[in-house]
Amino acid sequence: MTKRNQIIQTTIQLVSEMGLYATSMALIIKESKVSAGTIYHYFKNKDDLIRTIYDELREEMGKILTQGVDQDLSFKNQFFMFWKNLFFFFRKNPHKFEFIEHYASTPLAKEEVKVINQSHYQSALDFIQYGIEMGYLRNLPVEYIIQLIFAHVSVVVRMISVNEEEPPERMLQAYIQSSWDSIRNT
Amino acid sequence: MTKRNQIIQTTIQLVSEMGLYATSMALIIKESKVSAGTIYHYFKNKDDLIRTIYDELREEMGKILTQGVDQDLSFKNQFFMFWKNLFFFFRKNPHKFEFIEHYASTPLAKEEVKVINQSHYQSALDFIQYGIEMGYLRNLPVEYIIQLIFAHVSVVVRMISVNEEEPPERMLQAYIQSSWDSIRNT
Amino acid sequence: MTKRNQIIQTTIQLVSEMGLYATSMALIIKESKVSAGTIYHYFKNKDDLIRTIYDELREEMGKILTQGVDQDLSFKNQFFMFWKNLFFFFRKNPHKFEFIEHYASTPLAKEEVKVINQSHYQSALDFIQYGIEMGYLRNLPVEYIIQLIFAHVSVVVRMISVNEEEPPERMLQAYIQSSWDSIRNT
Amino acid sequence: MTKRNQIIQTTIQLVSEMGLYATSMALIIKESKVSAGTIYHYFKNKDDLIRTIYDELREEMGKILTQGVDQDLSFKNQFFMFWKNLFFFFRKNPHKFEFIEHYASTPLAKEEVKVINQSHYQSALDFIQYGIEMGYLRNLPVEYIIQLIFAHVSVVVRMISVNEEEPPERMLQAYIQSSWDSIRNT
DNA sequence: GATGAATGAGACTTCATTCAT
DNA sequence: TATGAATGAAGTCTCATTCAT
Repeated sequence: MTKRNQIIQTTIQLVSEMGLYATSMALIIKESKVSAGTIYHYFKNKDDLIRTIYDELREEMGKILTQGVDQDLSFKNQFFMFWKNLFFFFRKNPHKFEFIEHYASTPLAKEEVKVINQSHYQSALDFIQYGIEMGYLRNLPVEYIIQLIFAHVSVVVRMISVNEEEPPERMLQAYIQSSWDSIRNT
Repeated sequence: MTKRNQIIQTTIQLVSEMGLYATSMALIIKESKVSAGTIYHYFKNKDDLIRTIYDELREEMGKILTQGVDQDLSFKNQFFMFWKNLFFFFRKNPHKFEFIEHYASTPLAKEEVKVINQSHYQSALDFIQYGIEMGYLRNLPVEYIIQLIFAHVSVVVRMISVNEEEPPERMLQAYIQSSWDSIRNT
Repeated sequence: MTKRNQIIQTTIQLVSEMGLYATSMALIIKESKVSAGTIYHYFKNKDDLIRTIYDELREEMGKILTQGVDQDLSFKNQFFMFWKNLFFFFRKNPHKFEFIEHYASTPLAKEEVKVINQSHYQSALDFIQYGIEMGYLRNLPVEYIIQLIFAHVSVVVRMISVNEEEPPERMLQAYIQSSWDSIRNT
Repeated sequence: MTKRNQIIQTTIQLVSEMGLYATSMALIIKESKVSAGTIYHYFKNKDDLIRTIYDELREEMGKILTQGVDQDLSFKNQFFMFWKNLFFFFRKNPHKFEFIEHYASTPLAKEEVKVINQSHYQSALDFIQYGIEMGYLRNLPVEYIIQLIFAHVSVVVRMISVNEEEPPERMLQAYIQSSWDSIRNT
């Protein structure tokens, strides 16, 4: 594992456990077993480190989102696939999930939101846009729908995190259905 | 206005604008025109200050939630009232809304979530429980439904905050309907 | 018990337990159940409070020192009486003993040492001076002898404090003899 | 001279002159010409700094104590050597002497006393124990005898410090004799 | 006499960051 | 690339003290 990777993995874990604020550079240095100088060799400063991690996570999420989503499937089924991809990514990477949650509630996040929406999530945006135009989805702002889906997935992930058990498929279907019902056209 | 209130109002505003981390005690001292000692006279430390404000806001929200909700109304209409109460509380108190959002994403928040749910939000919990039992709502965890409603309101509030304009009644109804559709029995 | 006395007793106890430094005015206020204003009504400031207590303790010690010391006794027996008076005063008032020990090691103490020696301890000084002149004691500085006796008593008191049991009379005699042997003429 | 040493030397001097309490970190920073961060790089906090210095001084004292003490000398002469070693260490290092005096009267000191006695002072303890067993010294607690010797040396050092002049050899002998007489068997 | 809310200087400590090696 | 000693600004909090009631 490269030094750069040690730094990133350690930071994700620390931020997920303690929050952005409590994760000091000193702590990252100690836990990642890397010197201060090395961190500043790879990253301009703390903000840059955090932002870089966030960007890479967004990219990773963006890639995973579309996996196995077959355009031949019905719109609803494609939606279910998207939803599950996101859900299982968070379930398998709880630290990454929490990192993103912590980051999102930071003043740092505000500026970026829009810029990033247009890079890795173009396919998701297009999918929603297409759904609205075709009448599968309600005519509500694309941004609203996107945020809502994220919120639904997050609520489920967060709720389960506490109990630690994986929900039965039946329950999962119910949660996705709940999400689908909030945006599907009627 | 008492000193204690000056401190609280100033802190809410600063946190909502700059975040928990960037709101230093020094800044609170300066902006609230109160001495350091006075803050520590009323609050044990910064954590206590933040937590106390959060608790008081939760209590305030709890009280507002049930205003004008008539038990003679249909279940759905009662739900719409609840939703609007929460929504307009946030719209009228954007600083309080943002304070809560900032706080919620903090390690501090984790411990409390459940304790507090059971104090000021009993009526909300009862309402959801009743809805499930009567078949108005899906048989999903009460906690999930509660979190979902908050999430829906938050997404709408957050989205509008950016534009600053109040949405037309028609749009608002659409958002509430979206929220309702995600939990109502079918 | 007067407020002034409450303050003094509380302060003696706190200082003896936590030291001069750790005994803040806030702590005295809390423990003595007296308001800040009241303390500053009776004492000019913290230094004055501490110094006043110390002075009163010195006076108390000065009075106790000569109790039951009969001039008809042999010089050695008079010495034993003095020694025991001091010893039992400290044993019965461990907080006062510790207060004095804490105070003595303070920059505050330096200035006073000489001034005070000449007030409440004149009889002790005279006694030592007399002993030297009569050849009972070695021809060493009076100040040295005085300090040595205090040191001997303190060492015994401190050592016993740890074990909390009162030493048998036989042991006590041995300690006094040790003290006596260090100054008696040979 | 290393930074760590600059910090230690400066702290010893400041504490000896102003006491533990009045020696603020800010003052140490200023006088040692070292940054705040550097102090906290070498020491965990102020307590740790003070304690570390104290421990190192104890160790230094422990080493000096036995210098030039020849086992072929008579027990009494060995005692005189020990006494002089301690005395001249304090005379040559008045700041260290005063630092130790200040520290010893601190709540911090209480816990350690025993632990430390058993590390650097084993030879001294053995010496006293041996003296008791061989009948050179009175059958009194070893701890008492050790404390007494320290107390005697301290009283002399303290008394002289005020006058600043070195005492004539004749006087020094008299002080050591006084100390010896308080513990030697008769 | 007595209260305790209010003060603000200054205490200790942590922080992100730099730079000589 | 990598290290970690060194920096000093800025953070949180405690302190002795005052004063209107």
